Amino acid sequence: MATRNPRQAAEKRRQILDAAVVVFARQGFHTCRVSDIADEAGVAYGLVYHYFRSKDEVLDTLFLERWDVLLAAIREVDADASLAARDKLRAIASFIVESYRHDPDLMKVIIVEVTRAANSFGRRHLAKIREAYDLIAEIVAKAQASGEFSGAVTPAFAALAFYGAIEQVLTGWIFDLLPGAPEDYDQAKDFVVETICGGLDAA
Amino acid sequence: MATRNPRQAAEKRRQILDAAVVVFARQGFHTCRVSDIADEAGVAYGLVYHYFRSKDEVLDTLFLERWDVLLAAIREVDADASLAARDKLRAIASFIVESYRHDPDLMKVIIVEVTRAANSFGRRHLAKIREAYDLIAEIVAKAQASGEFSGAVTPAFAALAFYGAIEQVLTGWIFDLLPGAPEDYDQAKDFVVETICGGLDAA
Amino acid sequence: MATRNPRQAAEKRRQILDAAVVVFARQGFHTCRVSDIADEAGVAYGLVYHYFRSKDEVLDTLFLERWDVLLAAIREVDADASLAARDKLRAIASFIVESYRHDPDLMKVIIVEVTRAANSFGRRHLAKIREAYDLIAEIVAKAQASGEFSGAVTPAFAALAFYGAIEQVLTGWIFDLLPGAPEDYDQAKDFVVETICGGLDAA
Amino acid sequence: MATRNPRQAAEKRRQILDAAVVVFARQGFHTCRVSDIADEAGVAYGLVYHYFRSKDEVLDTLFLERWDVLLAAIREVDADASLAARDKLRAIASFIVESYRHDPDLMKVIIVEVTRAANSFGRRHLAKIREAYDLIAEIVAKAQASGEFSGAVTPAFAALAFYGAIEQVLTGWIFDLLPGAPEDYDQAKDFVVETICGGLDAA
DNA sequence: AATGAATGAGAATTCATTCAT
DNA sequence: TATGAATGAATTCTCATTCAT
Repeated sequence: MATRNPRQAAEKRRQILDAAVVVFARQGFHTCRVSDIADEAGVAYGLVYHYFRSKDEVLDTLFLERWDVLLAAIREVDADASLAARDKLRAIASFIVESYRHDPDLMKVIIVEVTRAANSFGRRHLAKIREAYDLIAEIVAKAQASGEFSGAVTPAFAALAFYGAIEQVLTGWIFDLLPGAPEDYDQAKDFVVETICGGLDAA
Repeated sequence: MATRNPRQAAEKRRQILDAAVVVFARQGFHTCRVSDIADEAGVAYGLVYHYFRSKDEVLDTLFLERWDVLLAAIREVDADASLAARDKLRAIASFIVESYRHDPDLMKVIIVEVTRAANSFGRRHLAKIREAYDLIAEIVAKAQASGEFSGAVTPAFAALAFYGAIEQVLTGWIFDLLPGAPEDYDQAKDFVVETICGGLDAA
Repeated sequence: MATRNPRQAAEKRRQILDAAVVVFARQGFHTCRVSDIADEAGVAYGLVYHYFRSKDEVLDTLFLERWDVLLAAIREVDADASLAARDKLRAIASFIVESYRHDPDLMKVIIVEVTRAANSFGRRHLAKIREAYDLIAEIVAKAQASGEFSGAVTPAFAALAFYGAIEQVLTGWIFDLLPGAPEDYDQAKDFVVETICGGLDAA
Repeated sequence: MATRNPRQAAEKRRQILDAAVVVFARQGFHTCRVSDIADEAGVAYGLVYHYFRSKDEVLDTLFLERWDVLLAAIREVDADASLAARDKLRAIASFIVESYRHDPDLMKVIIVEVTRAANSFGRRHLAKIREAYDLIAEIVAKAQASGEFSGAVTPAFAALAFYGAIEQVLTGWIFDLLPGAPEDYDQAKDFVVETICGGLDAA
């Protein structure tokens, strides 16, 4: 009967992706069934397989969509020659925190089900995740070369520490280990940079 | 022959736990079958269920055994009044890194299958994991009170950043994102403390 | 080919129920596997779980379907004001015996696996089974009030004795303790009523 | 250490049987584990296998012990030439009811787990159970020959109806379908005979 | 594009029984 | 006699995926 134009089809696909975010965030990837996603999206579950090859591919899609945005953001920050390294790191931290503030479910899914899921999706997307570390390491490396950062630690190490600190803070919010009021989000951006760049030591 | 006195019975239990470490590290918790553990341990299938209520309980046991050792170590470090906060954090970093050096499979299992597995075992053991964060936060809080650390970030935040940085580094080793040669282990201890306490900024 | 419209889908469900009757009657509920039912029905294993939540639910469904028919029949008999109590009991005995004659496997399953299975399904369906006793007791009570039956025994007791006698006779047929030729079925209806209403005593 | 004389050994065996009655009555045969019996008896569960070949044999033993007593009682009643058939049936009903009054758990186990368990133990002990029916049928047959009972129903049928009525009443007590106060026990004896011999019809 | 009936592989768990001590 | 560690067979149920309509 009702034939759909390409645009409407794309909307259905998006509906499914959006529903998946809700369901994955609420129940976890492994605990939910494909039919839970379909129910949330208000479609028959066969339709999920019309748009995606598998349940995995739904999560892969969510991750890649968002991670590519993150990588682009990092690249853009890095390309801005006017910024000091410290400001670049702050901009990255800010982007990640704002991503969480804007769509906590999506970030929860990406962190919990992918980047921290070392044995499943985390492993599959290792190369992609590593791209982010490498971009950050590059920022550190250049700052060490210019003398802005000390050379006490390797760039790769610094990048892991920086990203690990942010991810842990987001995990803290996700699991209520850390207060997550609106003002805490802004504070967190400063805290990450303060800790990683300035250090805990008294001046 | 299979002997069956109490002392040797306890050894069988240990055998199963040790085999589980090997199997979980190699195949992952969800990917392995209980029979894989039994085979690796060289015991019958059912014996796993004689000593443990479920496959989950095997991992729970491994985690709790080791995590309690970690908590004890942190408490002991904290109790040493002769140490500066920075040295306390270094001692903790050192303990974790040495744990990994001594038994990488066990630490891999604990990190990959528990502390980073936010949706399954990580959630179940959240309170236990949090104990570690709280102990570290306490060290930071006291150092801020004494003026050793600046008060720029909250202790809870600092604890998460510190732990997150270490865990990320270990994850880097586990997945070959970071060189894991013997000398890198010792260097890592310094790097973590240098980054978190000293900061990346040039002096 | 396997067709999949709603009407034929309902047929598959029926196929599974019918196959379950055959398999439960032949092997017993606990001794058969779900795959035996699927094989007998000529459907895939999982389809049983598409239509029923569990193996138990298959038997529950068979029992409830049939028992509700029995209850309706008893109610209908009781509602017929033209019948004497003795004729009502005869009609009930007749209905049960005809049920057995018409589908001995189904009645075998219901009696052996449910109404006599006091510790499992019998217990679960106690309330439903009791409804039948209560309806019969009601018939007896009214007959006692009208003077058709003596008041020597309580209605509840009489109902149990009546039902117990019939069930025991069916059990006798099921296990070849009693001759079960076609003519025996009709005779049994008279015998039950004769025994319970007329008594064994010589007139 | 402590060696046991034959008498003490027999006591352990009895302890296990008594414990089995308690456990089977409480949990049901299939739902309990051998270790539950051992726990109740206060012995290691290996000891159950010292005295009995299997879990089944424990129940078989309980049933056969008690059923042989019942058969002996029926035979003794039948042998008493001074009793009318009606009194013989009353004596049998009385014996069964008193058995229940004296040890309700044991009778519950025998009825629920054996005589009504048509697909398992009931089938295995069919011949033994049938002996009781046959003895009762013999009493009826002789009473019909002597003119005490009418010949309207076959002895085999009458025996099933009589036994079925009693068993159903006991089942009613076991599952609280029928009031089971002390006075009800004595009344039940009369009721069974009144129903089966006298009939429900008003005189 | 959309539906949902049909498929079937896969794994944890239970527990009666054995047997070394 | 007595113990309880050790064995391993056996079966339910889940759910991602396919595909006829």
